[in-house]
Amino acid sequence: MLLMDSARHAGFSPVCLDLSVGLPSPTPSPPPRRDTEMEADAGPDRSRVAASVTDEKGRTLEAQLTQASEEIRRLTETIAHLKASQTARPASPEAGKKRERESPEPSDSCCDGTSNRKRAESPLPLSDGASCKRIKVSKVCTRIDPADTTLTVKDGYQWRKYGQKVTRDNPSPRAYFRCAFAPSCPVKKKEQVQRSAEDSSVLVATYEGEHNHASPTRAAELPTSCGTRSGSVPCSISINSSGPTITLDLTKNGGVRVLEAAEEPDLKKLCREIASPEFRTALVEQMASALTSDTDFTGALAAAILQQL
DNA sequence: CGCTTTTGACCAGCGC
DNA sequence: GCGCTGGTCAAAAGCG
Repeated sequence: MLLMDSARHAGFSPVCLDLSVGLPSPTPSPPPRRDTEMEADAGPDRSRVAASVTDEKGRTLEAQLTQASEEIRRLTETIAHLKASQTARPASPEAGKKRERESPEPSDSCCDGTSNRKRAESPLPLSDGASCKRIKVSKVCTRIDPADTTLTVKDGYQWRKYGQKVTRDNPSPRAYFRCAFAPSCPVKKKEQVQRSAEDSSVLVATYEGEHNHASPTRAAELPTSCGTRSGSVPCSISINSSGPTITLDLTKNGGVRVLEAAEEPDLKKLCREIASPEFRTALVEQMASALTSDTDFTGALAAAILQQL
């Protein structure tokens, strides 16, 4: 989880909700009973009526959430099947070469922005492959304002754009970034807008490698800048080796709450609010409605999974 | 003036 | 061998 990782690095604890979509156990959602517990203090009669209403509503929401989770799980299984059938096939030497190129063997010298020319001058010895760790590639889908043409996912790190290319399979240009701390930081990021005509609000970012430093801007930037992230929806989907995960960054504008710099001393109060049944109910309601009614979500999820193939 | 972004050019890999 | 494509470089332009 990029958001969480970077936040951890910065020693800041943003309010992020992590939902592991592919896990065997269903997504933990606060039981509707909490609503009744919450209402119980209001009064015996009123609370009973309210409890039955919220209980029913909670059950409906839970059912919707379960249904959405099931759908996601089926999609994940289908993708896994496809992936398994692909890897089961004997790979031709050419295919092997292509794969090697598409997921290059990791090396600080080949992912810190050095050119192809330089790589050709000092090719990696094949025998050295064992000493090279496999590069960590993760993909993140983020919804942005369709009018936003900057093609950047604001993840707290400083990225320097070094190229842009229009690719064949996508009318939208693909932007290439490297960490502003390069070459000391090996991370690269590729970005492309998926299906610009239909889902221009979905940005798919591919990260190669891991930052070897704390986020330079996160700690200082997060409290103030999140208010300026116009149009960004505080929800991102990332797929990595541990499986697909949804991150809900509640610190971003447009989330349930925006954490302002002046409010930092009230962090405990904020945590209490987040832990409260009201907050959980609102969160579940928001998530359930978003999951079930947002066609972009399923589209973005499918796109993200397909990208991983 | 220094840093960032843009964009045309170049290079390597792959398919035909 | 040639053309296509993706990835990167680097000079020029833009910006604060």
